[in-house]
Amino acid sequence: MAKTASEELIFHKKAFQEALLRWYHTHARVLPWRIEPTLYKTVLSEFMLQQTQIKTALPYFHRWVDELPTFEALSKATPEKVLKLWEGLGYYTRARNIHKLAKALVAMPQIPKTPEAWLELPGVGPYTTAAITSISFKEPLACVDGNVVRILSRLTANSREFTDSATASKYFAPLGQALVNTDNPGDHNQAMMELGATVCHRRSPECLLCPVKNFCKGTKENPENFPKLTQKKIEKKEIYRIWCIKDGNILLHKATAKAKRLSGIHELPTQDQVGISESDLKASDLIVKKVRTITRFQMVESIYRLSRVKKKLKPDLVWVPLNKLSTVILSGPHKRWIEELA
DNA sequence: AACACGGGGTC
DNA sequence: GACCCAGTGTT
Repeated sequence: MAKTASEELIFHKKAFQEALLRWYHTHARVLPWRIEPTLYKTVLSEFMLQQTQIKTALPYFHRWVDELPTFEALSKATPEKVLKLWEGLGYYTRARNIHKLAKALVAMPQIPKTPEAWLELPGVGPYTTAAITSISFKEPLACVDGNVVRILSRLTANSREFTDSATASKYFAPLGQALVNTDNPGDHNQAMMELGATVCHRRSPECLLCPVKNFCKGTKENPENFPKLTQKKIEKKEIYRIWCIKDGNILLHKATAKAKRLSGIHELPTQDQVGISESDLKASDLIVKKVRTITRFQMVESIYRLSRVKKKLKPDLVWVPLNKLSTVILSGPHKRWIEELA
């Protein structure tokens, strides 16, 4: 009976783990959460690195640890303080979740150490549970993120199609788990992800530098064929926004606490938030057209200059002094646009 | 399983 | 423009 690619790999597990770990111990990047790691730094880095690349998260991580160095400090911080430190990183639910998590931990008699307990905490899913418990508590649980899916699909030359990354992670979880080095699961997990980030790139992987190329079926064909993810179609949206400055104040929209997204975040108001007709708007100055893509939406945002607006505005519209913009929380793109246009 | 999330980077 | 990134939560 011929072995499957997964069985073959698992058969050579020990040699695979040793080659991977040897490589990691000489090639791991020096990152702030790897220097004198603590549970707090590990948790914070994992939250920041959800859907965000290391290079982007790095300055935020330093600022955050300076301002809120412990779970205790974080648990006592105001929501505004927390959101301000996250300003520009996007996916603001993560900031609200780690804030809730800190409050929950501080209220507990002791820090939970089991995967089951961590999975219950806000913003902690299967990946983050595995990352935190393996790194901080030596729990032998495999992290299966985008990097690991890419590595496992290439190692086994698996060309199964997936509709989304969550489905792919679920599919590869058993193989990932079978390969975990139970002596050092934290470094094993980090090594897998480090390999994906620095060698086994999505495009042009550097197989010649790979410590586990001898275990890899994918390198013998075209590794870029794996994994196979079906594309989603991009939906286009057109948004009209208002640029209105009066007596040194700029008109902004603040999403209410109940808002599904961007709760507490300020942005340039849209045409309908200000209550102006589309024809009136198009009769005014078009300042600039901005395009950005987020998840499956491409947004084209046209910003129009308005010299005046109605006296009576809805309460979520606020006038903010241009020299006091640092006191409110802006989404990253809007912050940059305002700096650019003001 | 599909989608929302409303940011950023790379080729 | 397509696709990815140390994903989670909701439906």
